[in-house]
Amino acid sequence: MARPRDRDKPAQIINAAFSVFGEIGYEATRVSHIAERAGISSGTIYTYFKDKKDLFRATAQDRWDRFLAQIRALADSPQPMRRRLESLIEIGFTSLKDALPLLKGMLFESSQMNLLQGNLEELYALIEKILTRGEEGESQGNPRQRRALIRITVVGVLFSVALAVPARVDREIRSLQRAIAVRLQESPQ
Amino acid sequence: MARPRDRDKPAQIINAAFSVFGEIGYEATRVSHIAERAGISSGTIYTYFKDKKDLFRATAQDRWDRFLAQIRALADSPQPMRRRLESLIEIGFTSLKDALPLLKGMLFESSQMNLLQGNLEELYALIEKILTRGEEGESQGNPRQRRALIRITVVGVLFSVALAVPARVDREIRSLQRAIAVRLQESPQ
Amino acid sequence: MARPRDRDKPAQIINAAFSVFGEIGYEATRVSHIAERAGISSGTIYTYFKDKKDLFRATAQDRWDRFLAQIRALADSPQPMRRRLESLIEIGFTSLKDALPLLKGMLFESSQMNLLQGNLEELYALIEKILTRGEEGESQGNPRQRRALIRITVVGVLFSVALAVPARVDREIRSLQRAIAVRLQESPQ
Amino acid sequence: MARPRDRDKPAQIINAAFSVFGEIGYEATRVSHIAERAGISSGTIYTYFKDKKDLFRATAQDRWDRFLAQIRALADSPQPMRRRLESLIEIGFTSLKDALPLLKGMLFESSQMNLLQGNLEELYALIEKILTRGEEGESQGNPRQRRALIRITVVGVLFSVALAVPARVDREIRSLQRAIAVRLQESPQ
DNA sequence: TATGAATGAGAATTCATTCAT
DNA sequence: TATGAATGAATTCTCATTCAT
Repeated sequence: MARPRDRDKPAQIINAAFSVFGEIGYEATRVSHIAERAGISSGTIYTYFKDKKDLFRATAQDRWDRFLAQIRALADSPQPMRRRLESLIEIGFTSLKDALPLLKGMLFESSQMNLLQGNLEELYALIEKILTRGEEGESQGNPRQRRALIRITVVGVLFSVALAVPARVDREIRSLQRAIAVRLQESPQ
Repeated sequence: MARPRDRDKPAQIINAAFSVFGEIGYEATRVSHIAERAGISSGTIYTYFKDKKDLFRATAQDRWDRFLAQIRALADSPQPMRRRLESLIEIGFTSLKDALPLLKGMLFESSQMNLLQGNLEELYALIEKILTRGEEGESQGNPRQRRALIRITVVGVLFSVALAVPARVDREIRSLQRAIAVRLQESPQ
Repeated sequence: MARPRDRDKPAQIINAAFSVFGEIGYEATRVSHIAERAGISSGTIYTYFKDKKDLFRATAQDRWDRFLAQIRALADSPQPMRRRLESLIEIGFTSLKDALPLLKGMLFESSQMNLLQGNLEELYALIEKILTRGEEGESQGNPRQRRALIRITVVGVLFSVALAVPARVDREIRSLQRAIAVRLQESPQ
Repeated sequence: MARPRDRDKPAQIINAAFSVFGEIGYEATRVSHIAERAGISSGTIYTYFKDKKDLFRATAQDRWDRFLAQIRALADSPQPMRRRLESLIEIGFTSLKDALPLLKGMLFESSQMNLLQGNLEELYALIEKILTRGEEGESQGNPRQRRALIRITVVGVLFSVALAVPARVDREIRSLQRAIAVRLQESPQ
C-alpha cells in the first residue's frame, strides 16, 4: 500500500504548472509561483525537471498524451463511421476546452511552437484515419486536398478558440462545433 | 536648423523591427539589436516609439494595415464574384507569406493576442462581404454558420502556415491554397 | 538702445533654472525642462553654461549674490547697532523666503527630507522635555519661543557639522559644543 | 534545511550601506557597490530590502533609532537638570559625529555642499561685522564663541525653514524670526 | 547662434538556477 | 530528497550632451 513517497510529486508539479502556465503564459510564469501552488519549494522542481522549459514541455506533453489517447482509441474503435465522426467532434471539443489554458497561455511562445507542431502531425493522421477507414474502396477526391482541409480545420478550430476572449470561449466552441458538425453531414466525406 | 526629424526613420525602424521580431520573437528580441539592424543608436528608437511594446504594436499594425488595405479594396471592387474569390485567395496567401515572420515570431506571445484578435475581426467581416455581396437575394444557409466557417478557415490557414517549419512554408501555402480554391468551386457558397 | 540680442539670455535661463530646480530638486530636474520654461531649446543652454552642474552653480550663486549684496550694504551702513540688527533680521528672513525653493529643492535630496523631518520632531520634543522637566512650577518664558530656539539650535548644530569639510569636523564639533555648553550655563533656562 | 536566513545579514547590509551612502551620497551610490562592501551579491540585497530607497530609509532609520534611544533614556532619567544637560550635549555630539556620514552624504546633494559652504562663510563674517562694529572697545565675551553661535543660528534658521513643509513655511519663518529678535534684545550682545 | 534629433553610457532590478544545510 | 537563501547575468530605458543643419 505504501506508495513510494514521491511517486506523485512530478504529477503534482505538472498540475500546478498547467494551471499557472495556462493562466498567465510561459514568460510571465515564475518557477517560484508554480512551486508555491504545488506546495513545495522551488528547488524541488529541479529534482524532477531539468529547467523551466523542460517543465513546460512535460506539462504540455502530459495533456496531449491524454488527449491523443482518446483519439487513438477512437481511431481503432469498431464503431460505424457516422458514430466515429460524432465522437471525434465530441472528444475533440471537450478536450480542447480542457486544454485551452495550456494552448492559450503556453503555446503562443515561438519557442514552444515545435512542440505543438509535432503533436498536431499525429492528430492529423489519426483524424484522417477516422475519416477514411472502412471506406477504402471509394476514392474520395484528392487525398492531399483532404489532408489540407483537415489541417485547416483542426488548426482553425484550435486557434479560433484560443484567440477568443475568455467570456466568449464557450459560445465560440459551441458555434464552431455546430458548424463543423453540419459540414460533415453535408459533405460526402 | 537642427537635423530635421527624419520622415523615414519610423519606417526604417519598423522594417528592422519586423525582421528581428519575425526571426526570433518578441521576448528574445533585444531593442539594441533592432537599433543595430536599423543602423541607428538604440536611444533613437525611443524618439519615435514609447517603448519596446509600442514598437511591436506599430510594427504589427503596419503590416496588417497594408494587408487589409488590399482586402478592403477587393471587397469594394465591382468584379464578379468568381473573380473576387480568386483575388481573395491570391491576395490572402501572398500577404500571408509576406507577413509570416511577424505572425510566427511575434503573435505567439500571449500579450500580443488581443492585437491579432482585433485585426482578425475586421478581416472576417471583409471576407464575409466579399463572399456574399451581390447575392443578397439568395439566402445561403445559416449566416452564423457561414461566419464560423470563415473563422475556421482564415485562422486555420493563418496558423497552419505559421506552424510550418521554414523549409515547408512554400509547399504548405501551395497545398492549402489549392485546397481552399477547390472547395470554393465545389460549394454553392 | 539696441541691446545685444542675447544679453539677457543667461539671466533668462537662470530664472527658469531657479524655478525648476526649486520646485523639484537638482536630480529630478531635466535640462530640457529648464529649456522649455526658458522658451529656448535645450542645446542653447550649452552655449552659455558648461553643463547642468555649472548651470546649477550659476543659479545658486546668482541668488546668493543678490542676498549678500544687501547684507554687505548693511554691514557698511552708518546706522546705529539696534537698527542694523533689525535690518539684518528683516533682510535675512525676507531673502530666505525668496531663496527658499533653491535651498529646499537643490541642497537636499528632496526625497529624503521627510525622513529627517519626522525624526527631528521627536528629538525636539525630547529635548524640550529634558530642559523643562522638574521645573514645571516656574514658567520659563514663552514656550513657543523656547521651542523655536531648540529647533534653531538642534538644526544649526546638525547642519553646521554636516557642512564642515572633513578635516575640520572635529574642530567644528568642539567649537559648537563649547558654545552651547556656555550658553546653557548662562541662560536661566 | 536550506541555508537559514542569516539574522545578521540585514545589519551587515545596513552597515555597508551606511558607509557607502555616507561617503558619496545617495544618488552616487551604486547598489552593486554596497553589495561588494557587504561581501554579498547585489541580488541578496533585494532579499532583505525592497529597493535602493528602502535600503536607504532603513539605514537612516537604524542610526536615528540608536541615537533617539539614548536621548529617550536621558529624558526619563532621574538625574538632576544640570547633569541631564551635560549628558544631552555629550550624547548629542557624540552621536552626531557617529552619524555624520549619513547626514552629510545622504541628506545633501553632496556635490552642492561646497557651494553653500563658501557662501555661508562670507555671511558669517558679515553678520559678525554687523554685530560688533562700533563696539570695538568692549570685549563681548569670547569671539570664537560668538562666531560659533552665529553659525548655529544662521544655519539653524536656514535649514529649519528649508525643512518645514510648504504649508508651514510662513508660520515657521514668523516663529523663528520672533525668537531671534527676542534673543537679540535680551542678550547684552 | 539656435535648434532638437541623435547618441550611448549607465544602473536598478528580476528571477532561473545552484547549493549549503 | 527538500529547502529557500544566495547568486549574478542580463536588459530596458533615460537623459545629459553633441553636432549636423
